Amino acid sequence: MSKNGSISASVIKRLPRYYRFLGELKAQGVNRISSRELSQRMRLTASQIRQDLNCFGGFGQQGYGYHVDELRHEIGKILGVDRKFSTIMIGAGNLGRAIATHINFDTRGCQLEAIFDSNPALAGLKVGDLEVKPSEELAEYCKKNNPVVAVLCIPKASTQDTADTLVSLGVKAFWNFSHYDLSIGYDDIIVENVHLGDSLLTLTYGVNVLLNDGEDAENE
Amino acid sequence: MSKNGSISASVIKRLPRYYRFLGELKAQGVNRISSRELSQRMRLTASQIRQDLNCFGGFGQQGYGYHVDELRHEIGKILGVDRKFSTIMIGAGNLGRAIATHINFDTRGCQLEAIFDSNPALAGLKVGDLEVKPSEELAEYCKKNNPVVAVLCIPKASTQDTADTLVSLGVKAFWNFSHYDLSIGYDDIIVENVHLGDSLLTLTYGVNVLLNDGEDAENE
DNA sequence: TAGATTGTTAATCGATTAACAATC
DNA sequence: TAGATTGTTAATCGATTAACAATC
Repeated sequence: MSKNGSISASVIKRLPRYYRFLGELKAQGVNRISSRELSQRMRLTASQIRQDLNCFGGFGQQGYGYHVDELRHEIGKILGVDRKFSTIMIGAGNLGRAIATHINFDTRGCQLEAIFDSNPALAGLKVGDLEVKPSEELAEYCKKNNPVVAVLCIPKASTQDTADTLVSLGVKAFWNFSHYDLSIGYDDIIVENVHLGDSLLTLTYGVNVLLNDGEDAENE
Repeated sequence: MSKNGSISASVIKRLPRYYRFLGELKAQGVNRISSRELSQRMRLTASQIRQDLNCFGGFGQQGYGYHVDELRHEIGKILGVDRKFSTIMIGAGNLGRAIATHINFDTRGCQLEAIFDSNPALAGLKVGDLEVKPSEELAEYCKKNNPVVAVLCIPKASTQDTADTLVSLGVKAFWNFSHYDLSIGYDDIIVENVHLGDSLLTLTYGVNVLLNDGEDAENE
């Protein structure tokens, strides 16, 4: 049914948000919603919603709107929420441990199955249900279990080398938390860079503009 | 000098990345760079770089290019990296503690000065140099110290209420890590939503398309 | 000066919005 | 049937890219 064929990144980045809002509507017991009503809740236009959804198929019904749970289910299928992609994490520092315990991988198509750290002192440490493994076991683990997704919570200096190694071991996708642009260099490898530092800096810019009483107050 | 006047969000979101790359170039001892060379390193077009930079002023020199450190400094000033916006964190759970210790707020114009948590069991816990304070002290603290930025690492259920309270206490900007779209409802308040869950879901989509051997293999 | 590279204007491309006929 | 709301085409808007004169 899906009239796929390479959807624009702008559309794809909105899908998780649709999925989230539809989940909330479902939780609130809403069964039916029109693009207009959804657009008001999400602060975007009804046109955009209909345009976006029709990249994948006609999920609505004229004169009625969309069935909330059905639409949510369809978007979930498109995103792959019920897949079980074998996932590993590299780096069990503060951030890694927090991500591992805080993010619900299961409901997002990923199964976090192992955590590695190069610091031997961390080996054996419990993180959720998992025990941190030493990096020496990484290659063997990958050959045996063929993980598809790797979450990188390591310093930027080692990110490229680690990613190269993992690609050679068959990893296809990276969720990268280091301050380093990993996309560079690969082609049929999926990379999602998080860049928390850049996000904070964007906020700082906004505050700086908002409170621009500071040093340079030359008007015009 | 700055020919400001509301720059498009697309441009602003690229500024931290420019700043990051220029920092790396500086660290590598590169003094001078042309838009063409920078464009190759950053995987974008030289036109875009020149267009972006000229939103703020002419930082280059014809026939020469850009002075790396000077340009970095200018962008830093635009972003506000040397400001010291008083910042507090709400929520000292796994994620909050990791963000507090992992992110360098100082180099991004923010000073993290206090962490609050509603769980009394966490009061007094050391997070970096800070001690977790009980939420009861929040109002008094804000009245005394007037924090400008709040980092929200709390469950989505309490995000809106907490944000409302903080706005009434004078907070102007939120770095929001909960699975909730905070922008909704405010106007002259800056919000940067992180949405790690959405980011992972975007990755899952990519993997799902890449490895689309799964259930529905109807071709066209 | 000649060569290089910017700043900036014009052209293109893509994404968003508006409009409306199709249809439930 | 009449009313509502979709799916989809057309119009608009904004962002990216190309081109080139200005200038170091």
